[in-house]
Amino acid sequence: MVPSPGKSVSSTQNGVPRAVVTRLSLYLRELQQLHQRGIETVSSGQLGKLLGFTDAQVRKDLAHFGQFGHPGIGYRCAELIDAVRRILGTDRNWSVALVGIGNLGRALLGYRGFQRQGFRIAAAFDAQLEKIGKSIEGVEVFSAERLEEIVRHRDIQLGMIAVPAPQAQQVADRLVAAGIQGIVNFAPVTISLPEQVSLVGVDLAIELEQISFAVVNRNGNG
Amino acid sequence: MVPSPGKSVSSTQNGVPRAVVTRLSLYLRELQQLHQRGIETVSSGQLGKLLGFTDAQVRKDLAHFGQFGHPGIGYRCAELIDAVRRILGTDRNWSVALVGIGNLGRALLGYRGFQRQGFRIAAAFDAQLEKIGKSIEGVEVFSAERLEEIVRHRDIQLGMIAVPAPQAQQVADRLVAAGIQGIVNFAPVTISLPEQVSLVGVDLAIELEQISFAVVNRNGNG
DNA sequence: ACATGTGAAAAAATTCACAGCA
DNA sequence: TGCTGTGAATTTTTTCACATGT
Repeated sequence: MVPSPGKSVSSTQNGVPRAVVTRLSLYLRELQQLHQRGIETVSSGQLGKLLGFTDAQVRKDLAHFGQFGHPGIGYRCAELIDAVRRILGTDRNWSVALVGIGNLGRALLGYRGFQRQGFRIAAAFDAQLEKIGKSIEGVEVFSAERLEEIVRHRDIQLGMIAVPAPQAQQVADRLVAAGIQGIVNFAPVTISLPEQVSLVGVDLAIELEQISFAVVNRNGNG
Repeated sequence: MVPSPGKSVSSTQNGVPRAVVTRLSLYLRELQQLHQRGIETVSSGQLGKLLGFTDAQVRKDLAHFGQFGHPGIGYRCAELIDAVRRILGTDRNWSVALVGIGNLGRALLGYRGFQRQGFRIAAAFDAQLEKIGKSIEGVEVFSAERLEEIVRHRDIQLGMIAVPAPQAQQVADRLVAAGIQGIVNFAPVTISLPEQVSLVGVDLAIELEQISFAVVNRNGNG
């Protein structure tokens, strides 16, 4: 059982720094946009410029995983998109359980961006009786009591926690007991997981705090 | 005009790495919890253990900003909370504009964690006529056309963007034109800002992608 | 000419380890 | 004894610069 505040920590996976994986997701996002606009190839310099990175950084990041470029040409967008999706694991379809159907939970249920990247919310859970049995955004809402049962039965691999902070650890424990492999925690609290389960934490207030700091300490870059 | 994907980049502010500032927010969150439980002092080792960091890292992070500890004792929670809030700038009250009242926008309007850290959503904006004039969660919803006017008049300093990706850059430009100082962008797209305006990006799909990668490449730590 | 991939160099972040204070 | 603050050592990450391929 190891405390893991989430993305903030630079813990590695397979020798690949977390920061590299985050940039990989950003590359993918840009590439998909370029591809949609009909652009066929892009150089490391162009891709980096879109995101504020150097060309060398783009190449070094990709070099962790193989050779994807064509000297003199750059990267073919469609090709690199496929490669990055394979690396990130978003070439498969993931089933996700959502626990907590408050304001944030409902927003997550309706978020179109998940579907687009291969994530499907396969079941939602809440403790409040009046929500149970309904279907929100096409997703069935179950009693939290049935969490283990449904997660197992539907072969759900990932979890998102959107319950109030005091319940987050308990929910995490139950998701783990149900055999889940990774969790995104939106509750503003640190949770501990056995180290074989992956965790990313998202704290909305912390994002604003980062902006607050940047504004107050604005002397150099912004 | 400089592209800034957000928190993922380790760009510095005042010589302080972004990663340090993120950990500062995590320290604050733990300290507030400890304080609430009536715990008066905490050592760097204890605080670090709660978050999965080393004692040295906690001390080095704080050392960027001054001396806050008491040899032989540790840190007094109340004292360090005050210090960290001053550093982060959350000792003041911030007024925030929210643009985009879809699912996510509504969730942000109802999010209690902002208030708790000194952030108040002072006005909300949407382009859809049927939402305008309403009050949601006690926050007035205005026509997007009035963005500059209201932001200026209410002296709003920060913005949150929760509109669809294609509109995000335009909204950002208008927030900047209205004199805003920092933006949290929830739209899944990279936006460019003049460098004197701070930016943090939050992409919900990317958070799941990070988990996906971690699950697929699980060999070492999780 | 153009752009990748990659060793080598540089810079940055983390950890070590200990002097000094309560 | 317990714990901070901090130089020094180490490790990690980024940048440089160039040989190689198209």
